[in-house]
Amino acid sequence: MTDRPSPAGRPTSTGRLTLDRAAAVVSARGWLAEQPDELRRLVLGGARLMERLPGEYVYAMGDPPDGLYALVAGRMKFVNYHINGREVGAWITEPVDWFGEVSMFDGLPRLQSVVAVERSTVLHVPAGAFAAIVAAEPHYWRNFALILSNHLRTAMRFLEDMAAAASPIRVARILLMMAMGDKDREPQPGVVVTVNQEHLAATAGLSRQSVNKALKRLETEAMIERRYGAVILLDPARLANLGQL
Amino acid sequence: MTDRPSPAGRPTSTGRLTLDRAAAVVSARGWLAEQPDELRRLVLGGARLMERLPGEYVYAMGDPPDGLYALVAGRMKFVNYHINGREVGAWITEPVDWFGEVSMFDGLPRLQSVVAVERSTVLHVPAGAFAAIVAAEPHYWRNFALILSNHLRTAMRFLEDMAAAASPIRVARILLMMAMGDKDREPQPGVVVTVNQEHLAATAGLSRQSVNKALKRLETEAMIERRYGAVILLDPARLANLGQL
DNA sequence: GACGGAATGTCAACAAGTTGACAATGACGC
DNA sequence: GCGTCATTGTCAACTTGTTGACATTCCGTC
Repeated sequence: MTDRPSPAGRPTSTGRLTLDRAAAVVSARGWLAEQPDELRRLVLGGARLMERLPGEYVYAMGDPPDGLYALVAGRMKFVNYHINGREVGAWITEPVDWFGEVSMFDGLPRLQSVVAVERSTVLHVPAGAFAAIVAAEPHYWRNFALILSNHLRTAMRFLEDMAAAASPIRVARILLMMAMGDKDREPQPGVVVTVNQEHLAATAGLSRQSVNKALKRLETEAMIERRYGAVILLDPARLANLGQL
Repeated sequence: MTDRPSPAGRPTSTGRLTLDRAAAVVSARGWLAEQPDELRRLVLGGARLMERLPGEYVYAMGDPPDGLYALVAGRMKFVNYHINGREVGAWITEPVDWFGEVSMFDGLPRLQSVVAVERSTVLHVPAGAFAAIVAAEPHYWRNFALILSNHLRTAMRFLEDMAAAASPIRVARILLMMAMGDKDREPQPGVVVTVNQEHLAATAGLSRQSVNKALKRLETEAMIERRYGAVILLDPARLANLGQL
């Protein structure tokens, strides 16, 4: 989640993106920005654009693998499961996030669903284009695997936080992880995390009311500020140190 | 965890394994068993054996990447964090499990510690040997990435289960995942999962007492049998359906 | 077959999160 | 500016898990 200064919840883009514009975005940030020029050219050469309105799916759990994706604009939600109608493990990302890579390696069906939260633009590298790239230059498997290892590291950090912390700490960790995205460094004070309390609750495995109470406590200690549909991180350093004994 | 009929807690092997014997084990089961002969030959050619006594580390969080490992005999525990002295996210595996692959892709420090629970034998593919293999045959990056994607899928399934289920369900899911290992199919009735309640508690993010109560409930419903240092899964099918509404 | 340490069983007081309900507030379209 | 819907704030009763303490059982060893 980036440091948009705008009021929370407003869509980032009003018009459509062109493929050129999208290519510029994914070349500037995220995984592809750090890849060799040659690979960037190959990936973008095979890519095409997709639009998704709120609630529309990119793919659903159980679908066969059909390629690799990058979120260019908007926000996406990854949903693992529904337990008695309640979303579990819902994770929200913002641009530029690459996803859908697991199935490209093992060829197995999608293990989660990806659905747009707001109007979003997605770059799609079809399975055929992907296969052509790694067939021609097998060492690019390694570059693609970097997406995998980043996601695994994120998942493990998340696991640590979920397993044993009290509710304000859980909420604080999730806010931080959402603010960091795939970057490693601590976010700037004042970062706006665009997520409502219900989504936070689903991610943290808590009730909405508990999330509310936790946020209130974090606010009284001047670590965050609550907004409608968003949270502002005032003191990321202190948030990060919360559970350190 | 496999279906050893022996009483719980007894070490699998008494004497030392030879490299040949270990090579046979990892060629028969787990990731390497499904790789091409050529890759199997390369991996085993660069490998060496290590012994670890209970409590000894294979590597620790923060260590630089030094290669790829396979658990050949014994049991290992993966530990993510300690929160006020309590182990969190502890995960126990049995042979044949390959691990330590994440750092081989991104070159970053280890993000968890691996420690022996009982006397164990580990196969080590040093970073140099690994690098030589993928330098000579870059398409093998893909084969190694399969270890990654398997671990990511396991982590995500685990995440789902941890986020929102009541204690007996959490315990049931963890028992099932431990029983399945990296296999996909449901375990046979009667499988012995060798894990004590304290480890289960750390894995589930619950207290030992709560795990005890959960196990008692599962036992009264004839889904499991409690043993000293182990749990027997009597009805895996019913265990798996517990939280399905 | 007795001993000692590890693992398990059990309990009561306590802490924390959930549920269901309802009021208050913010955002956005008309 | 008004109305409507989504989101947030708040509460009391309830359920669940934790903590700390202690007794019991099991296993391997001497």
